[in-house]
Amino acid sequence: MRYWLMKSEPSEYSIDDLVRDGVVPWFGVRNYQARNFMRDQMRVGDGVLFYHSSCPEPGIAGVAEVATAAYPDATQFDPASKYYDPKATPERPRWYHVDVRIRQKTRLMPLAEMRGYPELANMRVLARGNRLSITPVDPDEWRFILARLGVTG
DNA sequence: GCCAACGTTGGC
DNA sequence: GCCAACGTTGGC
Repeated sequence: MRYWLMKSEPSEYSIDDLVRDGVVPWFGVRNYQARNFMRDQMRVGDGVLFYHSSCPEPGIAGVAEVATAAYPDATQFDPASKYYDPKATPERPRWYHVDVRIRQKTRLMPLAEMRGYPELANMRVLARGNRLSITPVDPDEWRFILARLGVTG
């Protein structure tokens, strides 16, 4: 069992959208490191911290889980999509993603609060200059955050 | 394979 | 809107 933090811009897709949809295909990732995390390391049932980025109140907004193994991102083949990749073909897909399922919306844990906890000081998402949209979360960090959010089990 | 230029991310 | 940081591209 692994744990992850996945960023989403709430103007594109928010925790409330995930509550409404239940499950969402995490399409549109165009970074090799993030793709490799999904394709090579994620397993069904892995824990996910749903993080709001590029917005007035960045921070953790809910808890979710990996719902499927990785599969090819359909938008890479669609010339009308902003995620279109002319170098990808159905025979040789370049981009993969998993589906993510809601567990629960939580109170927002703002970025500033996260930075205030020594227990989270090593989180990759807090590292200076970090731009990765998907980052691993240590089990201790996961447990600490869920406790601070009042999430049990 | 190097590396400068360019584009993107994302907090502030 | 600014700008630091970093990934990607492409000429050589």
